[in-house]
Amino acid sequence: MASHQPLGAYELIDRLSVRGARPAPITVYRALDFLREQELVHRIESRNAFIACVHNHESSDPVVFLICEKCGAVGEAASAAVADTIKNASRAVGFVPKTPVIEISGICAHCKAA
Amino acid sequence: MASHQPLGAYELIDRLSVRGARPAPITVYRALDFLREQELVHRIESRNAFIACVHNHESSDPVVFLICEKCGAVGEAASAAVADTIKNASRAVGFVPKTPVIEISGICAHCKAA
DNA sequence: CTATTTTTGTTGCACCGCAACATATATGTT
DNA sequence: AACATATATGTTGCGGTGCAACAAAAATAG
Repeated sequence: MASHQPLGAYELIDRLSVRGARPAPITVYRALDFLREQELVHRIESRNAFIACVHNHESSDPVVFLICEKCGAVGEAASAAVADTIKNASRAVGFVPKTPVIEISGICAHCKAA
Repeated sequence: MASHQPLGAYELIDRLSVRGARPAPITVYRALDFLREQELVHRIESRNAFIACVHNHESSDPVVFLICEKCGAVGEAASAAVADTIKNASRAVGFVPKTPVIEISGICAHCKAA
């Protein structure tokens, strides 16, 4: 795929279909579950869509998704600083954080230039 | 409502129905759109659900949602520090941030005690 | 009082996500 | 080899999500 556009589950089904034979939704969801466990795919919660991960996810730093409102592309930015401030803010109210979802809408560098 | 549990759109329809008369989904969605513009209601993206905002949203600091995996309650924590680090991280890659979505799953203080 | 805009309601549908069950394939045991 | 058990894959079906497109009603204007 190699696109930076997140794909909805049913768009995926379209792309995976061969000569009119479409995989059942559940098949695609099971594949996505697997790939997400391996952190090869992320889910963009605010879009109900999925995107291949380009990162070496060596560090388990949470990933910040940068979603362009214009072209729809999704970039990733890992940031320990973001992770730290979030941990602090949540612990300050007695909350034990596990999996953060950080998705920022805005304009990507490419679209800003144009 | 005054609950700290986010409600799905169709749960809302259930609660708003009187003597079997249910508002149409679009009616509820339009109401929610309005309330979200006023920032009286937030959408929890990772849950496809909505929650009344308790805050005085005087500052337009982005809100961090703390979602308890156990009891489902959603707390809010405003943090300028989080906002700053996120702005920095995104600007570092030439991205102009607009509306951040920050949702953290974890265990709330109340459930941790139990 | 009619014309135009704005709001509200009706119908319908595409997408999302998975439960529950059925079938097949692999693995293990005697 | 023959059977039992476990794991993976496919089939059917359904309820929640979200909105487009159109219709009707209400407000505002001329």
